[in-house]
Amino acid sequence: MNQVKLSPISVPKTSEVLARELRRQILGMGLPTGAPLPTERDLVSQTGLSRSSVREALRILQAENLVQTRPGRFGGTATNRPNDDSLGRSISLFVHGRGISLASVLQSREAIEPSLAALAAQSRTEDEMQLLNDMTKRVEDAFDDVPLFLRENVNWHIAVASASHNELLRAFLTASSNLIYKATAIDNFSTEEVRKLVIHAHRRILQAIAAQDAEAARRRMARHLAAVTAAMLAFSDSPLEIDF
Amino acid sequence: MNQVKLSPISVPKTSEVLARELRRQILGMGLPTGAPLPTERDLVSQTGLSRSSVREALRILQAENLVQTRPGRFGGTATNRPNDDSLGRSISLFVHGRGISLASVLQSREAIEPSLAALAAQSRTEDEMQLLNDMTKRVEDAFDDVPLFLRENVNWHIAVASASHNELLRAFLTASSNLIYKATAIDNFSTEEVRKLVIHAHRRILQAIAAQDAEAARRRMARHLAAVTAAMLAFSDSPLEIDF
DNA sequence: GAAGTTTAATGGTCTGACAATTGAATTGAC
DNA sequence: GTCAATTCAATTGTCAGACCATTAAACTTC
Repeated sequence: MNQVKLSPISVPKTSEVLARELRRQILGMGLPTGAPLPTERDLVSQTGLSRSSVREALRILQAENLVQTRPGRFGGTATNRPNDDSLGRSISLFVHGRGISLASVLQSREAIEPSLAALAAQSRTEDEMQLLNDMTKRVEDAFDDVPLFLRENVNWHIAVASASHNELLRAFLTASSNLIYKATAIDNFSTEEVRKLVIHAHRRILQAIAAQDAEAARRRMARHLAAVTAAMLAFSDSPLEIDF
Repeated sequence: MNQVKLSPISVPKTSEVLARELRRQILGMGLPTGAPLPTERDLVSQTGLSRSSVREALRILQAENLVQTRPGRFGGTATNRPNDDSLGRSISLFVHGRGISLASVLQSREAIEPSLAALAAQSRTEDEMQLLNDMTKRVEDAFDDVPLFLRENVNWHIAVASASHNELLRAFLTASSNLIYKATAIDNFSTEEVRKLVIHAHRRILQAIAAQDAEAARRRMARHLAAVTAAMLAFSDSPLEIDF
């Protein structure tokens, strides 16, 4: 008699099976944001599972930012599109969980943001150019308020990234910038001289983007970041702070 | 009488409060990977919460890849460091959830990988150089087996990224490469001519990394990616496929 | 018609039980 | 003694059912 042969059988948890199935349906049939899912009790009766399992499945999807849940009548669970924050959260966990240094995050920003500036020069619209001018002015107006200056500076960089029309790179840069901001807002290295240089660099970069000169924008952004990075690292290289 | 004034009070869910507290402790006191957490029932007695709440909190941390759980005696929950896969998963969800095009992912890769090649040229060790040579050979050996060729090609790019000694950029590039691989492995655009060019480009890039010539490595990687990207886009621009 | 109240549906939490899983501890055959 | 099979205990996984908290529509009252 031949033996019955079996390959190892994995026994996935029911909640994960349900989560996967829901995820498949949500991502597969591109449901519009806010499309309602069945209520927990409906899912229970449809799947034959217990409410705990259903709830744990929903919790997984919630952690993935694929759904959002509101209590109360006419509440319930609705689909949701992952946004910059969801990715930013994950990147933040990766950085803190692995003890990645500020220097590495600064290096990452130096690696990608010049390209973003180049793409922005290529793809920017007139509206975005207007926004960039506004943002630049906001940074300059905050010259004497250092904390505000630093916040507006982050917004400026994000605005440049947005003008690139590349959502993935923008999300990555936003996350990096926020991490850097949180690490440097505490011990503010930003002397008056540094701020003057920042403003000058911003103007020059903006000129290149306005002129749609991609290579100039790339080059100037690279120089700007190199200078800022050097100033930051000279001031402090610490493991990144945590704020959970 | 003065009225009692109150600002809006948010009522966070208990499971999220517990998840946040556990996360804070896990990340805060840099626990080594595999450090055991209390058992579910211990957490119940320590916190005074119900087991459902405790379990949902653990489920959240599990979705964030901060803990891992095994059933059975001497099982339990243990800490875990986020890895390339955790970030890759999140990036994949972001890309699929937002319907980001293959073109955008290719553009992202073009934005970061030249910098990775430059960093690799700066920071590579001798061991990594040896590994890169091996990887290059593996790609060449797979010339006649297109599916294998494509897989080995991905590994080659990841190896270059690893030599950069920047974990964050490496994780991001790994995720991008995997997405591109999955999108292009189906309709294999990779003609014999394309494969020849790929091999030639790899060799040239490797020479630059071996010579620790960062700018040459950057330039050659940029040219390589531009060529490959053009070939891929000429062949098919589709929304990315899903595999959940 | 506007303000306040009721109400019903929904997610949030709790309790307690049992099933499934796992690896150590025990037992038994030789 | 040694190795294989069995037992056992601790842990997570799942289930069932109840009640609480929240919310916005529906209703009532003025």
